[in-house]
Amino acid sequence: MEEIITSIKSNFFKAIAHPTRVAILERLADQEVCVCEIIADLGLEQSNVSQHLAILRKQNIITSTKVGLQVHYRIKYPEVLEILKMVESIMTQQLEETQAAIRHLARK
Amino acid sequence: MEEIITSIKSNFFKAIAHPTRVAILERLADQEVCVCEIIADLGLEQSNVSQHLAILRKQNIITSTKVGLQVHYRIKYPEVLEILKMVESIMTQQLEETQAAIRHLARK
DNA sequence: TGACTATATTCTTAATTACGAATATAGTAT
DNA sequence: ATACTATATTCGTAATTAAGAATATAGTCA
Repeated sequence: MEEIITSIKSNFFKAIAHPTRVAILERLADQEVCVCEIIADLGLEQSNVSQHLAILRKQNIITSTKVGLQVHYRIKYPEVLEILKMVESIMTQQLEETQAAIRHLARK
Repeated sequence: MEEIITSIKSNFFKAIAHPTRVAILERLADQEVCVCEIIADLGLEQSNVSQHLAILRKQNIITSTKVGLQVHYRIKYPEVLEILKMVESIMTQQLEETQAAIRHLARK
């Protein structure tokens, strides 16, 4: 039972554990965005972007609405963005540690 | 440049995107824990646990201290736990949506 | 209707990741 | 030293994931 839950949680992380998907989520951060814009901004193949969007959609992290010919995507849960912010915070701390270690070495 | 950063971020998610590693992090949530306990509690192969710990260590998410023959691990950044809590919150919301959808269907 | 546009899906191949088995290492105790 | 214990590492194989190319679909406009 517990294993099922950790497995569901890890599926969420798997869904966002790809540079392109992180970039897509950050692009969607503040507003609903057209697929065409994502393709243009990230400079990627259409089919590739579509596949990554499908993975995020399947995990129910984003939803889409049709607007004429276009499809607009948006993030469903604000927590997703908070998670991204926290990762940035961790990265900053890790960077500071590394810098401190370098300074420490340089002093010798 | 931006790509490097998203790629670093996604590496963090990759590191925790595995049921066993989520379970390990949850086990480490409140205190420092011996590897032997992790193995016993999760009921996994020693080498498997060790490999998963190595991945989390490499990403600088956990640190270890030797205590006699044992090695104790702990989480380096409290944000990691907050991220796990947020994922739970997202999962709860997703579950509620699913239940609402089922109720909606049943009503017809 | 037929042509067109935006997006999605399928297929194939290459790359990455996972896991058990075997082995190595480092510390402790005798 | 030798034996033992806890953990780490390496290796080979199986499974999963990624990406481009080709194709399909669905909606729009003439």
